[in-house]
Amino acid sequence: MSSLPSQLSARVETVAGIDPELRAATKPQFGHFQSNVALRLAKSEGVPPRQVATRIVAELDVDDLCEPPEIAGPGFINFRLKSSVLADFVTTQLADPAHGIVASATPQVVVLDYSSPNVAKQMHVGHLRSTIIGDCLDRVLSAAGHQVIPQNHVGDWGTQFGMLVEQIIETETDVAALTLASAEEVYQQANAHFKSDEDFATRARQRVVALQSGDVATRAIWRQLIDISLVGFNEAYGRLNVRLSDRDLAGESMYNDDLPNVVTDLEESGAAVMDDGALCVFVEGFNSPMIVRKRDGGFGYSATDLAAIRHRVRDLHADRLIYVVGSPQTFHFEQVFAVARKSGFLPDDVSAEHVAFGQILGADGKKFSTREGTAVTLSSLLDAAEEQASPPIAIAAIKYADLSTGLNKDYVFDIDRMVQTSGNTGPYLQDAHARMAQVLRRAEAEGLTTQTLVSVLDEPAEQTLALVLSGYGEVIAEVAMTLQPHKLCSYLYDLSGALATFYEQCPVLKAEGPVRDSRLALCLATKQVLASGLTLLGIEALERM
RNA sequence: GCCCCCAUAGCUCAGGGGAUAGAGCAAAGGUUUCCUAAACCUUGUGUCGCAGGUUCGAAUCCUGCUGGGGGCGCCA
Repeated sequence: MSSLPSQLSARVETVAGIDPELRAATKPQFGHFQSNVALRLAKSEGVPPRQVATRIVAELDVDDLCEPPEIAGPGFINFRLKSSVLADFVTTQLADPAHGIVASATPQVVVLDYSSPNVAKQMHVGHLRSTIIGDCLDRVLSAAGHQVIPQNHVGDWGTQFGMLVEQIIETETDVAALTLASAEEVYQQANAHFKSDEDFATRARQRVVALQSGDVATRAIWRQLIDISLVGFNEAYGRLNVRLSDRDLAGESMYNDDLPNVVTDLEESGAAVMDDGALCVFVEGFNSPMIVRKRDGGFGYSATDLAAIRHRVRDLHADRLIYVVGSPQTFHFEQVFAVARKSGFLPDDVSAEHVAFGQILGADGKKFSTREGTAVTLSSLLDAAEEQASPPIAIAAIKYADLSTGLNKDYVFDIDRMVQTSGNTGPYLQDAHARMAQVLRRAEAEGLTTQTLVSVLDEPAEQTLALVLSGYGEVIAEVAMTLQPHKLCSYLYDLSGALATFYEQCPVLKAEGPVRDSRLALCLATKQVLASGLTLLGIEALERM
């Protein structure tokens, strides 16, 4: 079912000739939707805006959808939907298993790269954002009808494993007995050892070569480090109610054997050249080259990312590549995408987007650092939150605090703010849902049958609630396109606000006859949309608080 | 040196050409014989960083500044 504003918009466009840029009305007295189309046409037509508006309104045929449009201010056209139209729409929405979400007419294969923690390091607050945002996008894109292939690009390869394995061997550490937390301690020791002891550093570098060449003993320790790390990661995913699992793993090491092939492709196409001993790709517009292979023969992470793109396009048949990675990597991804285009790994009909998010900063406004031990681990954050509320509510608080803000800004990590339960928060939305559940439980206890028909919308609060409900499908489509979860948060908060007013002004169970039935149906529709939206945010919709 | 992001109420943030710039928090007051008070209602708050420009119209677009953060060939 196409949305009400899009139906209306199409009607206006046939008369006006241009997109009316229909917007939600900024004030209740301006109706439900407003258009500035007359203002924009006035100049080219050489006629005063209000006169243009008058002509458009006269020619417009929207009687079946709206009350007679009104011309206001300098020449705005204001539209108010008929309450019967809204009622019918919400009735249809109530019966729709998708609650008004419209599956995309052009479903895509979306490869979604997110979370990507590093092996032998605990997840810290910095990984929270990628994991939560990625999980939300996974859910939203799937709901919008796309086939999402999550890729957890875990950091399981690279030079740090040389010193890590070397440290384990030299200290005769029992790897099997390590947990993710204790493995991280070994990592920190190895890092310090690497800096302070030149001989150790040399042995660590040799160990990298051993790892890459497939030395059995080295690989065995490396593999064990991965396994204990995965236990820790999965525990965190479980607590966060994130859908990632082992089948989504696509770590850096997966591309290792493919790197020489990528290099061959790059060399044969002439994209890559040797410069100062390193294999580089120079791309116009970038003041530094992308290093594919380092002077010492090792591959940089750009090579891995190129191999990943090639794999995702060629083998996974992606139409859209999405990377949920922090904004410090912006330059890197611009360059990788440019190189991938240039070298043919990334065809023009496959889009590639970096969903860049701001960093989480410490209370001092500075970046957290794992090395200096100032990072708050993800598990300690969850522990702290769960001291203040039960797990589903604590998780809701944390996720919503993160998702409800625009992606591009850094934010200061403030646990007290994150676990707030009043105002524009996750728990508030859960509460709104639980209150609807309560009303419906009471209705059932009183022997009232489930209502499926929204028939009466006489009260302004009823109309407003129905209007907001009817906009759900559009919001989901917008988030699927723009990849901005905070718009879904804003929507659900608006919906809860409309619900609060309705709940205050319109008795449900104390009403009678068709009014009560209609309000019960409205409650059920609201509950369903809240539940759907919360689920897409990765937040549990609770029946009781 | 070059590039990117950010600057809106006391605080945290929405709004990204269109009507009188909005929320939450904090502050003050009120609401419970009434469908859950993790709720609801009321009250006050602005040099939209600064200066030009484009436009009928700029918080929004352009240019230049200022301030903060990030990035820029061998860490990933």
